[in-house]
Amino acid sequence: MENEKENHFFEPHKRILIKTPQKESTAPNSVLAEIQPNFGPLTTPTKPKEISPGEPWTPTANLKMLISAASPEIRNRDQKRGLSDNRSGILEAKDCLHEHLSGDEYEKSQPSRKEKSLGLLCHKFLARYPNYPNPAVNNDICLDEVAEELNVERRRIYDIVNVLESLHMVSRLAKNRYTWHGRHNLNKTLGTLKSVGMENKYAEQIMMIKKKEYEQEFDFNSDKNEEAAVKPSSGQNGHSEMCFVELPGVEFRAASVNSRKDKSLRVMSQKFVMLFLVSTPQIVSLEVAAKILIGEDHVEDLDKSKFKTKIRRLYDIANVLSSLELIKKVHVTEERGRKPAFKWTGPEICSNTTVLSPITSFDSTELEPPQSSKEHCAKNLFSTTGKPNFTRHPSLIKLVKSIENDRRKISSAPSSPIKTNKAESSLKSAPFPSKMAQLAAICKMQLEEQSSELKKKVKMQLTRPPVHCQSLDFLANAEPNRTMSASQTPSLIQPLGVLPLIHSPLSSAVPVIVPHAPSGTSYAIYLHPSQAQTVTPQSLNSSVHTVPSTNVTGIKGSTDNTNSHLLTTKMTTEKVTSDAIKADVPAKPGTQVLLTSEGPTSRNEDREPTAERCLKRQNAPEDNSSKKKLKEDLKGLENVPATLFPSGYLIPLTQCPSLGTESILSHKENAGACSPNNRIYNSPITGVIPVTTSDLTAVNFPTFHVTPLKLMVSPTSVGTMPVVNSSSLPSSSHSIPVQNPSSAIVNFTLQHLGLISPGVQVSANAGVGSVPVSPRVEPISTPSENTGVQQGKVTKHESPVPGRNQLNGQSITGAAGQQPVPVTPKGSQLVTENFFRTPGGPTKLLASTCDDLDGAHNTSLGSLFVPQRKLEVSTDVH
DNA sequence: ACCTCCCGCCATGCT
DNA sequence: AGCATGGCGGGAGGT
Repeated sequence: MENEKENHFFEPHKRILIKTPQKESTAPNSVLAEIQPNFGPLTTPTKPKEISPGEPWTPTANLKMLISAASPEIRNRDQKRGLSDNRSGILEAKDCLHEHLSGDEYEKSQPSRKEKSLGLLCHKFLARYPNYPNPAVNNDICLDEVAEELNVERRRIYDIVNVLESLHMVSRLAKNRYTWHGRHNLNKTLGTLKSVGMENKYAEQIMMIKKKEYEQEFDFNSDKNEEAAVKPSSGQNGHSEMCFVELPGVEFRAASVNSRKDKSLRVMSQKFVMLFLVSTPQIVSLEVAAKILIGEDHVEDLDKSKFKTKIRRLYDIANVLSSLELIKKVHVTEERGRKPAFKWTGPEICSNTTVLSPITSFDSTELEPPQSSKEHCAKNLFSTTGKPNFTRHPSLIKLVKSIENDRRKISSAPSSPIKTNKAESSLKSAPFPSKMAQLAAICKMQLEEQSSELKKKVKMQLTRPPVHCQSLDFLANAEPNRTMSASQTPSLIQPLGVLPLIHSPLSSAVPVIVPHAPSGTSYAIYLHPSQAQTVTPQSLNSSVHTVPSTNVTGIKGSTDNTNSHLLTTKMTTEKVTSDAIKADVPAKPGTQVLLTSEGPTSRNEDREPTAERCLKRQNAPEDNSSKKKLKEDLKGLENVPATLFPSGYLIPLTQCPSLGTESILSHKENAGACSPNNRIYNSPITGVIPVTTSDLTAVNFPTFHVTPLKLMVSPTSVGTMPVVNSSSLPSSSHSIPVQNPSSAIVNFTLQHLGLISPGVQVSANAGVGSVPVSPRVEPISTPSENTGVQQGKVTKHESPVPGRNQLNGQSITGAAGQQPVPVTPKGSQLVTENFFRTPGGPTKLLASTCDDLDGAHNTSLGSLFVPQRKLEVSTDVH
């Protein structure tokens, strides 16, 4: 079902694997070329909302179809009604629609609410623009025009645009104008979001929440402490909420316009996406998402109304994301009952994963390169002005001015006719194919590499004790209990050691540059001043000053990442003492390595054994509490120099490759130099490689990282600023050692081929039910990935995420492949579970999902964590 | 009765 | 003041 859709998206031209041409293609692709023109007429007559029942128009039907495709629910409804389905029809979609639907449509056509749904509206909206617009062409979007054409109030358009903006699929030009970027930046954005999500420890938070729930259900009081700890984190998250993650290429153009708070919807959307990217099963229930987004799990009691409102918003966002085929609605059945949830059906993404080269290339063309980033920074700064603490660099100010001028120009500029754009875009699209092909090839390459790397990493981890700092990924794995793993994170940071650890919340506070090692893309997070202040204060100040460029490896640091990084040697020692504090971060790391792709899986145990784990110690439970502690610790750390940028703005940095090759490798991770990374991590020294600012700017990542990271920061500032290694973040995937690349590939292919079945209903049984504590390791849960794979995301999306896929594949094939790693007892279960199979078909997922979710927790250490629940995920599909 | 979530009031903030 | 944005929650359609 949806799977298909996804594929479509990718366009007509591009996709290779697309299994289902149907829906997606219909909308976007075919539509793209023709549609736009069509649209005009279509939209007008149709009037989405109203579409009078009587209306024979197929378009409506088409839309419905599309929507239904997007949202299972709708689909179901339609199906019931007897709509024809359409996936195939979809392709033809609009054109055909008339034909297909007419009968049903009548019935349906009635302007029922469904027809007015945001999801449908979003489909219509998306149909107007190509997934991969030609950058050269004018891709302006006039909100008024769109609203008119789609016959909806502007308010609705804002809802859509805000979400798209959060994914950098559009960017605001001026008042009523937005620029359409399509999916060129999507992978990059997702990679960034994943990194941020990991930094924020969303995975942990999710686990905590689940655990709590679980406990409540069972009345387990056992880990109350832990719970408490967890909550804090969540609370922190709330803070983090404030921030908005921007990418270098895409930023807010109209800063002034943007000023408004920090658009909760945009931020919510990003966070929501992060949850999917970070969580292993990649299935997120609205309830959990709402809690996390609210930032207070514990608080929920307090505000029911708030919770309800959050849920409403999440539905809004989910509808748009569904239209984008990034998620699909499913139901998770737990002991308590069935809860609405959404499953990620988008491309798998490696945190940081290097954005696909294609993307970058596009970006370069489309986006303004460095300047834009600068501008953004500037804007952000302004917007953030709240914080006096952060001063702007003169350079930034200049940039801002220039930006403003640009804006003015833009605003003044004659509106660009959307339609023309469309036409153009369609035309333009033509060129893409070649690019696409290239990208695809690249992707494959990357995937292979990644997969291999991952495998290696996994092996490494298993075999080797060495810790990787790696990415936050561990979060998923990490249980709250385990804190530990300071070593891991630290490694990268070590040099930086200085950086104070900041919890996610903290990190959020300050705008930080987060370098993803892997992705190579840097992103800036904008925080509210207030938040930033909170974070920055002490540590930052000191840090800022101190940081010599050389010393600092990465800037991200302000955020959790840095923290983790910080863990490095110094940290380790300190942390050890404080342990609890850092535990949060650290704990994960170890797991991460293993997990990366898989996440939580069982490996935990394995991991633990590793040196890292040892280092970590048993802080486990503390994570949550640790946050609080962390703050304190941070204070203590004040001494330590922080890498944070003085300004606090985020500037998109290029990655910090400068670091030794090792570091680079890590970054490249994508490519997969896992082993090296490990070493790097292991050896503080290497990890530390100091880079001069100049170096940083100059540095380009080799190969994969197409986009060289550039530091937007003014030179002066740069000097002070430490560069953070993104490498740390790189995501578990990277970290994971790949066993055999080839095998990984095979797995992939297998997965794609057999495993995936569209429209699958997944029922995850946590297996657990029985077990609260079971130490299982989770099997690799990368179900979501599987789906992605199936979808052929890889090809489509430029970024295939090997790791997960592999995992999936492994799981699928039999756990065997992956065994190496975690292999937990569950394996068998895993196998079944893992199959998420699919995206497309209505298959059911078995326990695996649940396990995964819980599984991480389940791990022996994790016993504390969430007891395994039974999760049944059922797609709406009928 | 509950799940979804549309609709539009009205606050916010720029022009 | 006027307009663009968008937060927010009542309440209705669907099931």
